[in-house]
Amino acid sequence: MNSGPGTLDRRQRRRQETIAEVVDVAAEIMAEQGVVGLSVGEVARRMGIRPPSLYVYFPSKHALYDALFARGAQEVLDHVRSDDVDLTEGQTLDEVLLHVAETFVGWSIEHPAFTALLFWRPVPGFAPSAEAYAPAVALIELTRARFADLRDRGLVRADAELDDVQRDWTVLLSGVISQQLSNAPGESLAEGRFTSALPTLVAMFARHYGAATPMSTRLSLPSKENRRVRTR
Amino acid sequence: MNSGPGTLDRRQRRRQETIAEVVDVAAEIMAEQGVVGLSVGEVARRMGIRPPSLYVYFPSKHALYDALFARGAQEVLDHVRSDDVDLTEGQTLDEVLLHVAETFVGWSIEHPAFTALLFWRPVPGFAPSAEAYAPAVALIELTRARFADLRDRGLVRADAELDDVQRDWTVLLSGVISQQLSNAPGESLAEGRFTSALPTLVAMFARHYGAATPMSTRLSLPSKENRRVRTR
DNA sequence: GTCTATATGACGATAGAC
DNA sequence: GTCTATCGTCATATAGAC
Repeated sequence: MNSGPGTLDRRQRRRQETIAEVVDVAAEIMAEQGVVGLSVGEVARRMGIRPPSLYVYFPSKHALYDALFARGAQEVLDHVRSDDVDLTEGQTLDEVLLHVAETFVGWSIEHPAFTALLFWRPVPGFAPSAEAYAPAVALIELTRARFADLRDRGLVRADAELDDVQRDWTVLLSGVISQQLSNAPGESLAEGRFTSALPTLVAMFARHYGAATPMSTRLSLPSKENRRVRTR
Repeated sequence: MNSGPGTLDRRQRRRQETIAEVVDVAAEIMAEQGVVGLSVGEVARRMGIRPPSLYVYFPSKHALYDALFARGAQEVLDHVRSDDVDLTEGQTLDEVLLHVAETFVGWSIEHPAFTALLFWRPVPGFAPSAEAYAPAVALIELTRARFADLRDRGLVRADAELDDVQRDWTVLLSGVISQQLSNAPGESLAEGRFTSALPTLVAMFARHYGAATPMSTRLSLPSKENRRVRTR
């Protein structure tokens, strides 16, 4: 009785809502206690249920981490995607890249626990499943497509290897994020000791890989006002 | 009876040896299981004693992490110090910095667990004591002194702020290490997907902060042979 | 001083009643 | 689906033998 498709749909929907709530609460705990500080018991406690009940939705703690990985990767992908790279206003490579860098670094600084889970892998024995990793792959491809576009438009030099460009770009960003989060976790994007290095570092990068147009190859050291962090 | 200074010294020495052995075994476990995978019980098991006996030497697991932090910081400091920065042969800034970078990155790649403990802080609630952190401070000061020296010798431009130079330098190195360890942990310094970016990145850095002498300001993109990783 | 023996409470996880 | 009961393991702590 009561096993028609409508009922199944409602049950499935309810189940998905519960799963989403579990991930919400888990993310909250992770943000407070760190990635490894997450505990199944604490999730149950905050949801007002008993720990074994969680195993109906997640077969193990690693499965919960997997869902958190998927959530984080999807969120950072959406965040980066939501930011249109607008080249119509004749911006320099430097300006475009600084904007992109701050979008990504900004999200990471504001979500240190997700960043640690996604990029530092601190949980022994845990590796994300292919499904959970998929948005991360999409982010890599988006970045690559943007650099390809910048090269097509003549802002990145034509003889630059896209693999190298992307590799060096991710090294730069992960360096800033890594230093900022481990040495001065509380600081904002605008005032961070290491995030404030972005303008200089992006300038170095743009000078190296940028096409030799007059605007993008100024040889002066960045002065104080050039180091200002863009707010939008 | 038998409580003279000689006896005390022997006991103290024995105690220090035991403490050193505990740290050895703990470091071994950390290298196998990751920083958070370390357990006091496993240390005791491998030493052939019972867990409570360890508390004679370390009052808590955090204290053991503190000793591990001190050990790692001291080792990386010694490793970097052992490498004389030799400027007598008229090397370019690029060459000097690449050598220094590879020394540091090389140690980090070969000691991923120590690197995680020292630079990523994955243990919830653990922060190193001032004593344990002291060698890390010494390393920072050593790096700064070397850049000061390079500036005095005219290899780094005179108008460069040492704080900025050092900040950008640590961002570069931590970016390479972070990417290499989290995305391709097994690879060597010479063959790593990200460690092989060092020559290019160091060239970018040297071009930015180097004094404008002919040798250090070549404007060509690094070719394949320039990307080779030095073996010594 | 150093050890063994033992206890506590939290954790991840499972079995089975309802 | 949720519960109670339970298991094994963990970090931690204390008591007491030698």
